[in-house]
Amino acid sequence: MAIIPDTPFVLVDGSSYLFRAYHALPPLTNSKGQPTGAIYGVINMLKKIMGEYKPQHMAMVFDSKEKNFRHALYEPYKANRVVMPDELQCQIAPLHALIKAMGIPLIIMPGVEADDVIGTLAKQATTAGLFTLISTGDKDFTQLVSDEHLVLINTMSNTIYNKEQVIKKFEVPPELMIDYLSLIGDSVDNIPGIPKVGPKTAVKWLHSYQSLDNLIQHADEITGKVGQYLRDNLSLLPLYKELVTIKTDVKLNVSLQDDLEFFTLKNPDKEALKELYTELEFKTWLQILNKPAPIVTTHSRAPHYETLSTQSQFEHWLLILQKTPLFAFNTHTTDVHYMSAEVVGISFATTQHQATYVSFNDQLPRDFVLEKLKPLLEDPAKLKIGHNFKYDLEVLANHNIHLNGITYDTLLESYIVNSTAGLHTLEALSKRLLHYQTTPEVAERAALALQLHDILWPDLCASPKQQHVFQTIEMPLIRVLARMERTGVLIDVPTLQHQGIVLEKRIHELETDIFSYADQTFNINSPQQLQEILFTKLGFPTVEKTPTGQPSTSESVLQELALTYPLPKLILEYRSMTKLKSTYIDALPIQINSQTGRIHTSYQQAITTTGRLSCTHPNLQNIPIRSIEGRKIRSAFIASSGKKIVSADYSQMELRIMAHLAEDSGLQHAFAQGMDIHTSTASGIFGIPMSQVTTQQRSEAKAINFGLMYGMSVFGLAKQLGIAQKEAQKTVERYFSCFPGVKIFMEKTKHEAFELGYVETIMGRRLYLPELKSHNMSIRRGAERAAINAPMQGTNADIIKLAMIQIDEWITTEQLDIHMVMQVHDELVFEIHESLLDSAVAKIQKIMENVIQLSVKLEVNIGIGDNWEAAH
DNA sequence: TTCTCGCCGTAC
DNA sequence: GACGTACGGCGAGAAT
Repeated sequence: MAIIPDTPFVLVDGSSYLFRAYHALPPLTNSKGQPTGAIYGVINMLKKIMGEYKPQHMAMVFDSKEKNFRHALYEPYKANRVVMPDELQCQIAPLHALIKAMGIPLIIMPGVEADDVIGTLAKQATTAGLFTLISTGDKDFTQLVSDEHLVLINTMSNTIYNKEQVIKKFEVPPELMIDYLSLIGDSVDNIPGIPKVGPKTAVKWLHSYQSLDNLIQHADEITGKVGQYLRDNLSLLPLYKELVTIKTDVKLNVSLQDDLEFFTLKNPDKEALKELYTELEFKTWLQILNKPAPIVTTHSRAPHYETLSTQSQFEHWLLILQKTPLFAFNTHTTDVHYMSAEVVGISFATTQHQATYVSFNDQLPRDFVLEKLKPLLEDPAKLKIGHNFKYDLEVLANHNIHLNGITYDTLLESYIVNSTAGLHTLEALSKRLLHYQTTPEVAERAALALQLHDILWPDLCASPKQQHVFQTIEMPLIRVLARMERTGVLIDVPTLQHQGIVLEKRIHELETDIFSYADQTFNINSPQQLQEILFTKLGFPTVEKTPTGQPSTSESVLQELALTYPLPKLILEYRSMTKLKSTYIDALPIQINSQTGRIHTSYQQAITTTGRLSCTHPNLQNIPIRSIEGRKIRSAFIASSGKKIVSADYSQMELRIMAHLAEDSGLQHAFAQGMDIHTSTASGIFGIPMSQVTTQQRSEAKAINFGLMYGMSVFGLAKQLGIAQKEAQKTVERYFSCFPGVKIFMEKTKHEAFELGYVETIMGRRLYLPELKSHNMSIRRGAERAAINAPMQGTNADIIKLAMIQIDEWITTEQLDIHMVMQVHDELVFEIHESLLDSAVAKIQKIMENVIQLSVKLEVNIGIGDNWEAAH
């Protein structure tokens, strides 16, 4: 997060605001029919930015209607602009009046473009040592960014662009933005740039040749058609460059040095404002204006924040921290991703309303500060409150600090208290529980974590079982996940590339065939176009409709159509091939960390309603396995030299949990005998010996077993198995007569869930389901299905989490060359040194199978191989 | 150009 | 209407 000093000089790009307000808001008029929406929007945005950054000096700059030097240089400049619609045009004059009445300096400079006015003022501010914030939606301004002096705030996303963000977004630093824009052009301003050169090519060239000038020198080295385009347009590049360069030296009739008074925010002219608000009918603002000025008191949460900048201040603060048994803290970094993040400051809070931010600077260099804080941060007796400690743990590890004493993570407190209440981010929780909208103030984050803890902890302790889940599962799991993420998993890129080439060829063949059946080309990936071809042009019957009423082209539909026609089969194959290519083969290599050669994913510990983990950037929990082609992707997940991949997965864990919870002796017996559970189920349902169960019967039984866990209806089962509803009904009845405990369990679960409003796992993790009381039948049924499923899915999650904690404890205390690298709900994947394989496998299996004692035993299958595919 | 939503398809 | 929990790619249309 960029650090913006108090009261920056704020420059507002008026045209950008106007445009945004006009388009983003529904058309609004007053009772006289005068359009007012854009005015309202612009003033709203102004109030917001002024409230947030509290500038003392600012200016709002608008374009004048006249042409400027760029039109003279290049005739087509902005020639593509449509004339401003009347509804917008007529709002400009009142808007300007309103801005003046608010006491905001307004600049409209004839013959000079607003961009250049802003550029010039920014330059003057920089020279005067004023930190400048430009509020705009125009990416051209990125060329002015410098961390010491100037950042942008995007009007659309409200995000800050410092140097880091510019590089992240455009892959070139601010200094190269002019060169970059010259190459790619700007369709908004009608500057063409080099034909066929877009962001990708421009970045590639600028990385190879460092600058536009140098690129021009070496233009003859660029091969291909695009190289020819470059050479053909060389003579135009200086012109494009001049057009995209924001001037910083235009002549203005006010200057920051000589007329600072002009740029100072004035007190609003209340009478004028009153008149304008009345005329425009902005009633809420009028009311606020008419209210007597509120007496300024210290708000109950009005915090005291301080930023330390000298060594003596810091030494003093250290003494306070050393005496405090419990404090909240939060690291502030350069990057959202833990692998590349560097700490730039740390905020602390010891009481709800006080926070201290230690910002690294020349007087307080990072290494010095961290060295001093290290003993405190590593002390397990110093208890800490934080929000998303996994991240702090990881970034501090980047600086060789091994965080200890993490005791209260408000992310997880909120998740355990109620997983369905909404997001558990610091921002969302502050809003929900503290009724506080977070600001970019970095110190506040520690104070907020402390305040949230004070609210959440009593809630959590109200239920001892939930407190237990928090303390013995979620909190200890944090460091296990952190270690697993930082370890990462090794990927063999050539394997993926090879598969990519094979798939590419097949995809092309399929394309040709599909187009010949359709007798035209079209985008097969577009459900809309495909639907048109299949159901309109070729007249196939509609099998199912999507929720929006369109004929569906889903897999099951195409399967059915494939029984009658040849084309759907090709589309199915095309779909599965392109899915593999785009989602896995192309996407995975991009996620590889260039330093480690491994993928470092992020496990989300507070997302799912049931207690499972989820996994993003990339999602390693949905790597294909069911199809032969898909499974090959797993062979690219490899071990480093001298090591093997070991996969340990629980066999039928959820069904075992169901057998336990339902106390069904039939199911329990089947598991106790070590039978194939689906075959055994089929034998029961169909009243035949296990040896006579056919493949079809086994798969029917399997469908019922899984369907029951998901709360599936008879209708759903019939559809799944392609049998009549009556027949499905009979099958279900036979199932329940064989396994009566299951039926009782289902009914009991639904009943209890309705009474209590929640369901629980064996360990006591709760899932609240308010929808159980919905009057909308389909919502209520949905909640009932969730109620049936959650105890099983959630207990499964609890069990594997406990196993992970125990395994991690064993590995770390014995300091073994064993790394947990992935978790996929009921499977753990390890990278293990070959010399340790036998003992490690035995130990892992033992821990996993004995982590809990149920009425049925848990069974773990273990596979070893050079890669993940081979380890199955 | 960027964002959001619908559709679809992977996993357990 | 009809099978639980996730994430993400692509296309299309809206907003910019």
